Amino acid sequence: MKPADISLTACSYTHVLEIISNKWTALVIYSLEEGTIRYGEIKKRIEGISQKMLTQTLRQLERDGLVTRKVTPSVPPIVDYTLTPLGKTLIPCMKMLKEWAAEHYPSVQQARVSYELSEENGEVRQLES
Amino acid sequence: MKPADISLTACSYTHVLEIISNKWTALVIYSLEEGTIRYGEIKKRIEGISQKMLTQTLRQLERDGLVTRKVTPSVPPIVDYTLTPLGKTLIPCMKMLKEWAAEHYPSVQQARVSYELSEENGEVRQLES
DNA sequence: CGGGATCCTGCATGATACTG
DNA sequence: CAGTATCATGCAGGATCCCG
Repeated sequence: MKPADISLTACSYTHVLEIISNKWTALVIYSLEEGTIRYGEIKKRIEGISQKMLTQTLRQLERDGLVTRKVTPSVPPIVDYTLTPLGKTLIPCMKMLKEWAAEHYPSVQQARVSYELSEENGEVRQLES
Repeated sequence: MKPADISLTACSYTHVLEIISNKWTALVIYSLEEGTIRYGEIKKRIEGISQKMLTQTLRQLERDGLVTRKVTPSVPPIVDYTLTPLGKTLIPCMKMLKEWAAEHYPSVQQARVSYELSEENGEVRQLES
């Protein structure tokens, strides 16, 4: 019985989601978990990502201090990306999300199927006195 | 040195984010943490949410088996929402995200400020041999 | 009170072409 | 190789009005 007090901009949940809830961010971090890799390597690892989205995602992560970008000015150029110490603190969180999904996502899928089924039928039947 | 193997649709990270990464979902779950409350109560608690978005978010959560909707057909009607056991399994995850934000989000904000500052100046200076 | 139905808008994402 | 630039688009999200 609290007062009205959950603010979008103030809530911590929102702050994390603001960082990792983009379509590709989580996958990019995932690809960097094991250490430093090159731009092209990331792109090869993540199925279906475009250059634009990969670059954009990496820039955001760099800007947020979660990833380090190292340019070796050769021809052709080499660009390596690494998780910063701050970035690495996200790993346990991601692992937890991963475990939750592994454990409970099947239930969610099942619930969705049931939901659609009950929609096709009469659906609203509770307490039809 | 793995092969190309991170798929958006197959990755567990994505599955959780698919559920909680909407603008309001996390806040709605948060408002339900303490137990059953009514539609109007949720709306009062979450600053700035519209009826449409609240209803839509609750429907998704219901469809995913995370929330129970109980209608008491009186005039005016009473509708209560409760986290299901499955929904409650999300709480520890959310708490972890919350803690991460509390601990590390200030660093992210700081990184953003630094990033903008270095943009205003010369920015690309690394190894300008 | 607790919605449903509609219309509108911006931003996230994507496809394509070019470059140092 | 590792991008930048431009253009196109679809859907999340918001505003508004109506209803049992």
